[in-house]
Amino acid sequence: MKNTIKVERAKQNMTQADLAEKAKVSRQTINAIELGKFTPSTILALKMARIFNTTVEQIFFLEDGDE
Amino acid sequence: MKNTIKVERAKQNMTQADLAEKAKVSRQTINAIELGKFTPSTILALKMARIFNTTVEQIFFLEDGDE
DNA sequence: TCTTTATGTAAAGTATACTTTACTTTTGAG
DNA sequence: CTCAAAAGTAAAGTATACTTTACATAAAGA
Repeated sequence: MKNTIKVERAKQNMTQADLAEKAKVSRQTINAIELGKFTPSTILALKMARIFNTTVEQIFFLEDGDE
Repeated sequence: MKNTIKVERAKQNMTQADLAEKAKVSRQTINAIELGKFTPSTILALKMARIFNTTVEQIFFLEDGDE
């Protein structure tokens, strides 16, 4: 799965730490998700979408390899 | 988190087993998610949205308790 | 250069998503 | 009522999301 978290953060001028705080997860969790190291829960995806004033589908994209 | 999976399945006249097969997870996984026993991954949420021709936000809803 | 801020990374531990097998209960058609 | 399909449940195991602590690196400004 791909994501546009970095871009959305840039739009809002927000650091990984800022986003982590707003979403109530650790900064490392945001970093890992942003780098595609793992897939967030749907709760976290929904929270990010809400924080960025957008939708889950505009942040996260299925790829061919996604089982 | 709440969800409307049962309703979406009904619209498409689809059993839990049907949905499980399309999403490539077990039937028990669908059952547990539908009953709110756990939160799916974002990949699974995106797949369900795609299967139901709708969006993640129309299937899954954050609640007050959601950390 | 020195310092600060943001990002990346790593390892160990905990919580939880998901699987498999198998059984029970509910529901609806006939 | 009966039978079959659908849904619910449970337990044990595996995979992975997420935390905490800690350190490394890069960029930018004083």
